[in-house]
Amino acid sequence: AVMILRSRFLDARRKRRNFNKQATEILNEYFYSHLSNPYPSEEAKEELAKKCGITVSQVSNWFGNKRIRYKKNIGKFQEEANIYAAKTAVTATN
Amino acid sequence: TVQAAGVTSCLRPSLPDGLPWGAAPGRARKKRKPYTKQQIAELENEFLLNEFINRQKRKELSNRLNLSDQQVKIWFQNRRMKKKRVVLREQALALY
DNA sequence: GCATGATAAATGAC
DNA sequence: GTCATTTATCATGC
Repeated sequence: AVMILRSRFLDARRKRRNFNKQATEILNEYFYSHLSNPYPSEEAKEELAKKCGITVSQVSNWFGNKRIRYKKNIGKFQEEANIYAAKTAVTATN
Repeated sequence: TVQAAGVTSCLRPSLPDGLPWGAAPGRARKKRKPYTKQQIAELENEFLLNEFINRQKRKELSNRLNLSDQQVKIWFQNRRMKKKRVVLREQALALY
């Protein structure tokens, strides 16, 4: 009985917060600029985590969810893909 | 820093036919099926006794819980990973 | 009511 | 064995 209460306290799902817009921007920029291989290295994860103000595990979670949900319904993310693709294309030309 | 000409034309959002990264699994993956509370309760109970289970107990436990021998093995592996995850979180939390 | 982040089964690399 | 994943499910935000 006590165990179940403590386990629920340790379950982060019960206190999840959405990431701020800036963090999501950074993650999406990386994802769509590496769409052919959206698997950031451990070093890249640490850098993303630092820039986003989240943990490395949260970065891994985000990419895991993003990959599966993107693959499952590419059409739904098409508009978003074009936005970030254009954004990174601009930076690439400069 | 801003607008570059003819950007939209040279993009690569296509992915026309095949999936890029997660393409071809040979056989279909077994669908994930959550265990019952009783199954988890007994598994957790055994995990308290020893985090590493031997073949003997694994077999009798899988028999009793109506799970395959490998399912029990995998459960203990995942459970050890979960423990590590929780410990690291508590440590990070303890820094403040 | 779905979007989103985290967790629970299941696979595979090493 | 660990450990980064994939996938479905859970719990919450809004």
